[in-house]
Amino acid sequence: MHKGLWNVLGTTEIVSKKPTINDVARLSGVSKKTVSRVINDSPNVKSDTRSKIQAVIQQLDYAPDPQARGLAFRRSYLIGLVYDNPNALYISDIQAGILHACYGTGYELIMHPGDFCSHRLIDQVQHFVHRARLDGVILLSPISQLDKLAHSLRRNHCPYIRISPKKIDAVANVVVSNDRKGAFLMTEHLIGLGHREIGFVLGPSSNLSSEEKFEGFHEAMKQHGIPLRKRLVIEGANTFESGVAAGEQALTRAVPPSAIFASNDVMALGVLKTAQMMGIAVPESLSIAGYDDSAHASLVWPDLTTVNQSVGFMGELAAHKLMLQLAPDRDRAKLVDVSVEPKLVIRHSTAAVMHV
Amino acid sequence: MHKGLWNVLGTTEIVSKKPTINDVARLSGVSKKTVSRVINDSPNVKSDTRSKIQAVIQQLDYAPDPQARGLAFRRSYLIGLVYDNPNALYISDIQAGILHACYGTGYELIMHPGDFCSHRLIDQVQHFVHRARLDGVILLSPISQLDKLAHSLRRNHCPYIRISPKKIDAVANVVVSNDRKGAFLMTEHLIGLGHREIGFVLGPSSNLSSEEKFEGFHEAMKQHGIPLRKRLVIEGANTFESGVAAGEQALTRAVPPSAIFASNDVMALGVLKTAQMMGIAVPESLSIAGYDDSAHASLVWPDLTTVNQSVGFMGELAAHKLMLQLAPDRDRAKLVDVSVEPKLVIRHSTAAVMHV
DNA sequence: ATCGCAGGTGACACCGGTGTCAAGAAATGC
DNA sequence: GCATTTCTTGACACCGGTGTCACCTGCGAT
Repeated sequence: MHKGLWNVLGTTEIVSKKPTINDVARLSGVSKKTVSRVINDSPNVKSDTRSKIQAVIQQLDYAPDPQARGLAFRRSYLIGLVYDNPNALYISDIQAGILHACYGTGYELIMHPGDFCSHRLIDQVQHFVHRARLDGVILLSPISQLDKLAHSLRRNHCPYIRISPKKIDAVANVVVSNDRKGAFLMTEHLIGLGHREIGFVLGPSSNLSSEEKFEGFHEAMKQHGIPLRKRLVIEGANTFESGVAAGEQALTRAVPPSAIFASNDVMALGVLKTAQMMGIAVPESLSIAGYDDSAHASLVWPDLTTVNQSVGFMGELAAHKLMLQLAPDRDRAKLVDVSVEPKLVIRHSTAAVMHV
Repeated sequence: MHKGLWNVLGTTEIVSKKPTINDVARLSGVSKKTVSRVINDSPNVKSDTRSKIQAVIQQLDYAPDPQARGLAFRRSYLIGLVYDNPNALYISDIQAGILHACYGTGYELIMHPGDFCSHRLIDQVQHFVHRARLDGVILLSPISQLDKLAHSLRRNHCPYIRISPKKIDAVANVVVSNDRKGAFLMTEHLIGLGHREIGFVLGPSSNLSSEEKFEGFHEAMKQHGIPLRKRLVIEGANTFESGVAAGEQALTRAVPPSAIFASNDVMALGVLKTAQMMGIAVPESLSIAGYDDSAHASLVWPDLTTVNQSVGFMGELAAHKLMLQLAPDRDRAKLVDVSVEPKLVIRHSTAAVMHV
């Protein structure tokens, strides 16, 4: 490993200060402005001057100070991720995708949890953006649903990308997951297996994603001419416990459903628990489907049939879109809404309905 | 909401630039240095001067630029979290704890995944620290085990905290989870239930945490005079699949164990799957215990008996320790190693051994 | 030979804050 | 009342980069 000025001699260490642009300039016999030109790949630098400076940079292991750079450029190379906590795995997937996109670009990611329900959220986010001098932010569902927040950010010239279950923004700042289609596909899968009495577990009522999934479910049922029974649509809260309760509610009916589709995996696992405790065989007597393809889904037996929405990929897309906006030579033409296609993941918690 | 210079008049918006220290100075009729004094709570400012300036700051909604501040102070108010991906939930818990500690302090958190196995990891981390001008980093297990990395950071005067399953650093830069004790407690729990033939599923061999847990298991067995059978100690890889395989290996023996203790929850879930597929009743015929108390553990039936190690709290502690080191008036006396006590979480996957 | 014009370079101010130090104002000691 | 100390304040350089603009080359065209 090249150490540059960091001399490590056995146990004795002689550590010099980090080199600055002035050091580079002095050693290569040019002004610091010319060094700056080389750093920024400006044209109009004679090629042997350039290579001489590059050699010195190599030798010194020099890297420009992002703070100073940011101050001069008025950029921080920092992007923020604003989220409320619907699901730790969802966030960590998104995060991984964003980090993947950032890798090698010089951008760093700063995390910022927020409270979707707080009326001070907008102020808090604005304050956060200002305090950290963020170049832009990525908003996660459900916070991404808040049009007021988006307007406020735009007003303050803070670029943002919304990751959302539905197309919601006129200015192409959204990465859409198309939850409606995912739920539609899953419902068709269940119908294809012969199920007619299908229970649906909703998320909390303020949740756009849950709404979209219900719409997709509804649409599929309608298209196949299956009446929607109100008693089989059950309120949930996106938690395991609410899934357990929903399962109890559905499975203790006189005519229990032959399949239950929960609008997220965790609730589906709750339903599964209820079924197991009641001695109902899954998938033989009851098919269960979830949504998200979260890590939980494949850690149980029977493993969960669910919908994969490439959450990580959405994070990556969002970061790319954001960095595109931040690039000085941005190409507005590239700024289109991006939609990620949901994919059915069929495992062992769903099966053909038993012949009665 | 107070808008300061941001005048929002119906749909017409007059947006001025963000105020700088010079604006504040001009409006309050003092030099910017005096404003700086007020911002930094320096003594020796006449109290009416101070209040006058504070009024202007309020009025302008002024906040100092962290970039410029950082440049002058040589601080970034950024701390990094370096991790390899043993478990998304573990990381997100730690992260939440750190963010909780950072809240209101002005510090922000930057995420940095790294590859534990890469021989270039040290360089990469150093480069990351330098590029982002981090004030300090928190290292997660298993990366925290790398003494070379710690030495390298110390050499470069980068403060760090290691979150580790074992006390490993002489200079009080560690938050310890005491995995040995946790495993010891769990083993005693199983022994107390009458189990004698207890299987143990190891993590990957390079994993210090797994080693510690095995030591704790071994110690408890020895103290209770129960011989350790090599055939019941099974290699795993901290993955669900390796848990499934370990379960198969253990449960197809002539004399299968009456309990299996896996060194993490995910592997325990793998064992549970195997048991369920083989028709072995849990916990009636087989007790299963995990470690971590990750979110997965309570999403299955029977829910997993496991060890809670307050991961979030450890993150919080680590952040506090780090910020203490970064504080200019730091009190070295406070810098002691912190240890978090593991707690048994007894759920429904373990039960007294059946009378044969 | 002279002009023009482009490429290549550096002096200087600036980004928005801070440290240093010296000078004026106020408070204290005799 | 005067010397001395303490408090308050601002001018100035600096942190480590960048933009602007003027200057100096060398070259082809006139």
